[in-house]
Amino acid sequence: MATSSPTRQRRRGHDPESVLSIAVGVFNERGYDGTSMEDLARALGVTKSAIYYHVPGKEQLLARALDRALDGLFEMVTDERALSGAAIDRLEWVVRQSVRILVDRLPYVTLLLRVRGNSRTERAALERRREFDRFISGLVKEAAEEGSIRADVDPGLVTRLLFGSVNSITEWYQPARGASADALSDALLKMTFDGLRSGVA
Amino acid sequence: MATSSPTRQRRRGHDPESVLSIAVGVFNERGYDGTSMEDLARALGVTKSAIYYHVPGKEQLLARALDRALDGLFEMVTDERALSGAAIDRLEWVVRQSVRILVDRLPYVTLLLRVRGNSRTERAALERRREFDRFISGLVKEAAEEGSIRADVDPGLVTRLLFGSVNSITEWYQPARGASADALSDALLKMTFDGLRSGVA
DNA sequence: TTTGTTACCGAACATTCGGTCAGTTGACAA
DNA sequence: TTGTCAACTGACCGAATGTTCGGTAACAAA
Repeated sequence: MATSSPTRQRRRGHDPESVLSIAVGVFNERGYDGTSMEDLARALGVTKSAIYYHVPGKEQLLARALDRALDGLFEMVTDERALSGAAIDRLEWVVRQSVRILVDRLPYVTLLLRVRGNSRTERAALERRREFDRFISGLVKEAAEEGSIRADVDPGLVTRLLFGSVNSITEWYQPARGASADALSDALLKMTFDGLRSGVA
Repeated sequence: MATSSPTRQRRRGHDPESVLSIAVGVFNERGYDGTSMEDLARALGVTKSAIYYHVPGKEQLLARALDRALDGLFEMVTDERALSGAAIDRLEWVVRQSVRILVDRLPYVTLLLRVRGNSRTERAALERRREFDRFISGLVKEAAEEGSIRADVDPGLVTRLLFGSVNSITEWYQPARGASADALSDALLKMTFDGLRSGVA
């Protein structure tokens, strides 16, 4: 697994991929704007200028990271299981998948959820994200119209609160010690679909 | 170069309070690290140096804003209603109050929830916030132990998901056009305590 | 009129920023 | 042994950063 390659032996050093994944880690620790190229260089164990050998610059690093998150989300909402069937079942599937993508691509989604729109790159990502949000919003509305979810709460509000809970996972989830994506979505769906209150009290 | 000589009609003067509230607004738009003193000056309608007449500097501005959020939260968890009675009722009260504080002090709490720990000021705020989180966590655990909330979900997970939903309010709530704090907590508690699913489907 | 205070401006400060570029290194092929 | 080239260094650039400071317009009290 380490040395049995038919092609040339592995060269030490970085490539665009390793630079990206380490950079995104630092972005999430210190915030994108709070991260200098010097910070990245330190984390990579090279000098600032070496970074420019692998990637065109700081903003491109951000753009690639955000695309990774957004591509995952859009793959999901174009899946058949998000498009046909009872709205409540589609919603449940989308919640489960969202949690899975969030866990699988944790650092990238984390970065996406913190974008504020300070550059063209960020504004473009925000626009794609809003498109995703609109899909979810529509789904909740359909579930309300088909009578699957309670009628005494505004669907728009429910969407935001529900996915607020989903998205909060990026704030505290630790892949190493945390639960699995399935365990997370189980707990989340139990709470939001069936409620926390036990019949006892 | 459009503007001419500066001896125009004098603006209304600022004070530390007006500087703080406007600054926090900009911090939330662009992120603290993404905001320059030049940005603040523009929003205030004065030059950079005028800001230093009212406040000691950028980081003090942040510190004062974070204290405003944290003071509200700690006022709540020292209230009698958070300390005595059935855990499930205390939890419900704390959720309602959290939403209220979040709405009342929206910009300050928003800023608090985005702090990442890049400076001593930020780390101090994070530590106070963790103390608050520990209180909430304990409350959920008590509610689980008294049998008021379902036993098939981990209380730690529930805490995070529940308050993930609460805290998400800062991401989308608009005081002008949005619902009241009561309407928000009603919807939130219906969803998380009783569940979204309607009996129909 | 003089003096003082308040609220600000404009220029400058040292530092840090993202980014460029000529050159060095070292592993490998020939 | 020499040449190639991916990967990198170190010196450097102009612009932007947070902050300081000397000055000053406007007004009020004396």
